[in-house]
Amino acid sequence: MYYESGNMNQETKRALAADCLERIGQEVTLAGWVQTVRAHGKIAFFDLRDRSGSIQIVGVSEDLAKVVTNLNQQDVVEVKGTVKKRKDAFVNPHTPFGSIEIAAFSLAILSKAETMPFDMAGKELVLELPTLLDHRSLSLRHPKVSAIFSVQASILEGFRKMAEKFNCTEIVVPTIANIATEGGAEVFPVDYYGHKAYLTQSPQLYKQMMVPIFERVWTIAKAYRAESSVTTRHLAETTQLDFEIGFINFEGLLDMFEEVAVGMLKHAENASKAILRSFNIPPIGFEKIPRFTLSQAQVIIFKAYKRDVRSQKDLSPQDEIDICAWVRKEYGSDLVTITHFPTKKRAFYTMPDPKNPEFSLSYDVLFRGVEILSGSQRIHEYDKLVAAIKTRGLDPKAFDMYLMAFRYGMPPEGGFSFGLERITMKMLGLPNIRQASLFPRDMERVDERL
RNA sequence: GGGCUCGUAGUGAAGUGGCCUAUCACGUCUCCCUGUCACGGAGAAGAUCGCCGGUUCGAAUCCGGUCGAGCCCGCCA
Repeated sequence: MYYESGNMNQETKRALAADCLERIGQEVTLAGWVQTVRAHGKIAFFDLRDRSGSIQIVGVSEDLAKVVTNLNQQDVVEVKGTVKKRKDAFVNPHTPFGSIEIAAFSLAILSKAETMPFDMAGKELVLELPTLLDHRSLSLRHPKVSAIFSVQASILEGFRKMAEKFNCTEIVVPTIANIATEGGAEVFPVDYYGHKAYLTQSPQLYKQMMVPIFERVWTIAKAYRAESSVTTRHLAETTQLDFEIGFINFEGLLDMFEEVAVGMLKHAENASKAILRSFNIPPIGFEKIPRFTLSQAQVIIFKAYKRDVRSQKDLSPQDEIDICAWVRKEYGSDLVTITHFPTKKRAFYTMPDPKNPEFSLSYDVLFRGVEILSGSQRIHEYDKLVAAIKTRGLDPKAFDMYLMAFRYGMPPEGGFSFGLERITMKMLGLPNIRQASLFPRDMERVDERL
């Protein structure tokens, strides 16, 4: 009864809620979780949730109605019954399988659930963030919560499709390294067999080393930042979607990542239409993505919002919100590319602009007010790279294996990296990035409050 | 690291010196209900108002401390 394929006959095969639309009049065996019970004495209904959705089960005999009435939310049950088309007056147009229901003739409890610590029945799961996260294994059972991760899966799928389109090879990189830092960020130290090691801040150095081997690589990697930072858009552990491309220049990179971003988001949006509608999210604006240098963006903010940020070395959170709102209004795009950040503000491997080395061939993509991608043309010449490392007060000896790749023939190259949780958050209009991570790690949380 | 705000039944909220013996909704329990779909109806249980101390005739409410939480700024390959 637990097999959905193979040589079993129809009666013993488990059907999913979504299968039933095409099996009207047939007997089926369903299995899943009790979502809500609506009992009326001699007739009782409940919604059964499986991975395809929820479907109404009706128990009409007095015995069955009694069994249904006594079900708890989240009990795991197996139902045998007949798929019935509902009479017109009983159709529920607000749910995907609302035109049918299962008239049960037997019901078995496979696993009993204790009383839930909160109410699962509503259309929304109304919980404070700490409650939501402290009960993650339960709160995720709510369709509105699990939907977030369906969308996340579709983003990942879209990203992989674009990696395939650009002929990139997937690589897997370590998250423990001997290099303490590649930029200004705080790192997590690890006691590594008595030696000091660190959790990586990005797959950056490893993916660059792979360019002379595969030319084009991609990876989905965990990145760790130990910043003393508590905001709605920062996590201590994030998921990065990375490309690194050989034989490419700055303009080529700009074209490529914009195509990847649009392709990925379009795929995710198409795959998640119903969910985005239930979150009241308007379609993503995909007009041609405008490109501005940091300085240009700062002038726009000054002119449009009367805030003078022209001497700043980066965009503040408010700047990001403002420039995105302006671009949306003027260009109809939810995405905007910002280039040429100060060289000093970027990691050592970022190539300075030959025309003005104070600024770099770097870029961020902002999506609905938040940075979701960052990248750059890299320094591919060994001597310049060593000099850049020294300028940052770092020791080239610690980068020996990395530098080796550059000493023995590194083509011009560059790459970029998306933040998965941030994309998820902005696609769904979530107020806090923690909602976009299954098990978020932040300053106070490793599954439970510390 | 700095600032602002908030801790009240299992959950989410109201109450901000006396009307509080603390209100509401959902959930839970008992009973009724053959068409509900966030079902409905009748009833019940469940809170020493985060903790410690103070002010006051009187504190959920004001003050101090403490613990916890949320948000903003800074920091942030």
